[in-house]
Amino acid sequence: MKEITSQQQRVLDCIQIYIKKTGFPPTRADICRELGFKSPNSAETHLRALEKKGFISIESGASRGISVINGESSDDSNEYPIIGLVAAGSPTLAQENIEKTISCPKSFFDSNFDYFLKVKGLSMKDAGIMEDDLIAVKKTTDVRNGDIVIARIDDEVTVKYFNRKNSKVVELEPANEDFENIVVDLEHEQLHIEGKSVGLLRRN
Amino acid sequence: MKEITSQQQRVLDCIQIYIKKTGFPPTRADICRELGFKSPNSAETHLRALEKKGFISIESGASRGISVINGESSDDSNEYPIIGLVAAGSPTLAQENIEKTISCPKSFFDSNFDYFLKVKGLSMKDAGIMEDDLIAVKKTTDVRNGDIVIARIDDEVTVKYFNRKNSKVVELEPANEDFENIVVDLEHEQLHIEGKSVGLLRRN
DNA sequence: TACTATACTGTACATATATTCAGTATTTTT
DNA sequence: AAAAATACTGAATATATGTACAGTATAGTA
Repeated sequence: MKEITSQQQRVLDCIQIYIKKTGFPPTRADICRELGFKSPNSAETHLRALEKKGFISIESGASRGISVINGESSDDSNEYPIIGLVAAGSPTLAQENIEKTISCPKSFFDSNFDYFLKVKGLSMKDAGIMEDDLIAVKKTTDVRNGDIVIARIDDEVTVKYFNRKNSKVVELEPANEDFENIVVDLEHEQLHIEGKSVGLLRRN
Repeated sequence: MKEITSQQQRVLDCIQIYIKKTGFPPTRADICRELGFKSPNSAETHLRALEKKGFISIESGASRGISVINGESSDDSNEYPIIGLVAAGSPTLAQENIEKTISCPKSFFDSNFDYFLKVKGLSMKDAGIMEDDLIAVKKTTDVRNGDIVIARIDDEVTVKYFNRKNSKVVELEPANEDFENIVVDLEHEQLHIEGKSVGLLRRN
């Protein structure tokens, strides 16, 4: 991304403001009107310069075919699915498991995440995770002791603290004294880590 | 906003997807190509129907002059300030109290809200509100028993359950057995309700 | 010093595009 | 039963728009 000149910045600003105001990009003539140019070629040359420097892209031949690169106005947010934590069955992204989706900025939580998991039960209540809370889940198997993980044993999915005792034993620890630790002997049981919690969302 | 037909919904979806993909709205011909129509007038009539029903607006004569009304693609999100819950001092929106801001969709929580309050202490831990959690606060004095409110007594700000005992007494109840209820005698003390919690956000 | 980039005006033109008109057919509303 | 809305095809056209070409001028670069 090369340096931008002050006039080119004015044109770029003009385009972004125009899109914000009208919902679609300006024509060369529109830019001239906004910035006081008297020839459409003034806008054209600035656009070509902006394209060359990577600030915008221009669809050849298309009218108003300008799109701003890295324009935060365009797409900072994303649709994330909400997946119900059913007692049996893994939280897959299959259509039938998606209750609905939430529009949410990509960088909403410190780490990127993949979906929201709707919590059932109170086994993590001392960690501040209550019934119907939405946990932001990052799909990963790279988890450390103390992480809140979404784990699956057979077809049972659960949210617990992760605690690796040794190379053969992992303990899944609830945050509620009414619940017992789940001791997983990796030699005899399959433990699948779906991901870990990177945030939480509660809607009263 | 009248009812939308399934075909009109397809066209509306097509427009929004096109904008998301290219950065500018489609032409009549583009819509035909996407949806398999053979005449530009097919798109035209659908567009006019969508305009009549208030889903889009069309700038007459302008090419690609379609803008989606309430299109969340454009500007559904807002910057919300994070305010620290300092032990003494009310959580005002004064610049010096704003730690930073978060971009967040307007309709993220069920009710509209005004700012995020960063929680100090564990007095509400049994309600799943932990240290450094962000409470979405709606500024209102219309609170009911059982609501989680942000209350100020003198210059002390606190988050508690609201419980009106009678016309003269309000109890502010923590969700932690290590803390005592705060009994406010309205005849002798000033109780100011800053707002109530409509949601919670936690970032690990 | 020639060269390239910037920053314009002004004219011209092919074509991309909106938009109208003429039909056909089905469904819904009055 | 008539009217209006929906859902299209197909053709025609005025104009909105991108884009090339011809200039002028200034500033920095090789």
